[in-house]
Amino acid sequence: MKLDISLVKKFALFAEMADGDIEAMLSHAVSRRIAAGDAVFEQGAPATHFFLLLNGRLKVSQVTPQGQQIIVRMVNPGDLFGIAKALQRSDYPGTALCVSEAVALCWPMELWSQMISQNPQLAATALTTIGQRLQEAHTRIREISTEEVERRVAHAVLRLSEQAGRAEGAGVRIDFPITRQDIAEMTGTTLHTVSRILSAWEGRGLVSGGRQKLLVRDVAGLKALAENEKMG
Amino acid sequence: MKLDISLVKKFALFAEMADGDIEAMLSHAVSRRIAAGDAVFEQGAPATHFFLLLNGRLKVSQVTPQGQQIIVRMVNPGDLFGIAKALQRSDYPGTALCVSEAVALCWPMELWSQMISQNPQLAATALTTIGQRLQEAHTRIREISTEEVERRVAHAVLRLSEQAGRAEGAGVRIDFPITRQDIAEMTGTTLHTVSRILSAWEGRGLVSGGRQKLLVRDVAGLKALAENEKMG
DNA sequence: GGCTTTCGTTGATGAATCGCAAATAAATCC
DNA sequence: GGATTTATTTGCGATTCATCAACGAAAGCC
Repeated sequence: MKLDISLVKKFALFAEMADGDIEAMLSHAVSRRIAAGDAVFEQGAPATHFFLLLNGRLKVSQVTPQGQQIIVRMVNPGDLFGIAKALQRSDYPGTALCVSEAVALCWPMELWSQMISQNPQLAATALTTIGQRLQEAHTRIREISTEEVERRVAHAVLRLSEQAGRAEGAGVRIDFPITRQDIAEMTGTTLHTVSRILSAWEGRGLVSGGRQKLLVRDVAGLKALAENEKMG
Repeated sequence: MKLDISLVKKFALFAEMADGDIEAMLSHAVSRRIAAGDAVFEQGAPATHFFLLLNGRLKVSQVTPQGQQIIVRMVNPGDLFGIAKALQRSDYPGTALCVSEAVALCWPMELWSQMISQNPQLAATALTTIGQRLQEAHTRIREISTEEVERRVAHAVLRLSEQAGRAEGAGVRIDFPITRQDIAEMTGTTLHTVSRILSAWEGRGLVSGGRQKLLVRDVAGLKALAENEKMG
């Protein structure tokens, strides 16, 4: 793929950057196509590159020493990922798996420090990126610690519909294949419980499901369920 | 208190910094003494300052819309805190409460951007600080999602003993007043459950308790409990 | 020193949700 | 198109843990 400034300027990282700086960054980048199901990098592997997702979706997961898996986050177009250096790590802390056909820009990790110091905008973006992830992580901790499963699932589904939703009829379709197991790993529960909850919601007309599919039919209803202490 | 380079150089933030830069930073700083029980800042208040803890301990907590409280983290000497600007926030996301007599350096938040851009070492420290917090947050998410309560409490207590432990006899004393409720808010459970768990541990000689006191008597035993899938 | 407040312990009960098992259904592979 | 794999649904029993309740003990306050 040809790397073109006009093509990438819509992404937050580049939006505020001077054209010269963008060109400098792009000149070191390689674009890479990733097929659904492929891993961009694996947990524990030496961190050789950092990335910017141009389109498609990835999920970043970790496996615990006991072999259980959790989904750390979804990566959406425009997101930096694999920036292990910013966390002062030499290996990737998680595995990045492509869930829908993606294209990413790749830079060798050696360039990270250099680019950071030469490019204040990149440094600022990296800092805010990580800052936002930290806040999301705290939100998640708060939810897992204090809310019961149904509300956690509601929050997770709403978040998905905001970050990766496409309008469909009166509702919002989650724009990539997602399993009950995925949702379970995002909310700290089991696929069985997620399945039961979604079934119940489907009965109430809040969502409609399908294999690896999810359509939120009643966003307001789900929000009420997520926010309100107890529904009447 | 007189601000002196030799006094602060032991802290990670200043360790790698040139003397001139340290002086420049200190020249804008005010040191502040905080009594146990006082709040340095409160959740939702406009973020007017950022801080470096010189000594003492703080706990940062958040209250949920439903009024439940969680402890986001403990602040130890040498830690930056209240750096809302780095998270692109104009208010403090949590409340910082002093648990043992503390001294902190304070800078007006307006200086943040300026100091960051003039001082690459501060930028780097801020980035790694937040990066480490992010990793801790992910660890916590993993634990709450996949582990049962007793092991989460074990991990939390071990972490406390590492970060704020003082050798005492064969064991490690947590060096500040801590309640069962605090531990519950760090692990996403209730004070009742924590109390039961600590009582059981005390019976097995792993810890010994007391009002707002905690002594880990058998670090290795606790570690085994925290790590192993199931004990024999 | 007595009173009040905060903190801790422990038992009993029940609800949330996990784990297991078995059946169904959709997609994929030759 | 049948066989296989991967997802999903659902019932039921087991278990963990929160909740309610009551009491005991330590620390702070006049």
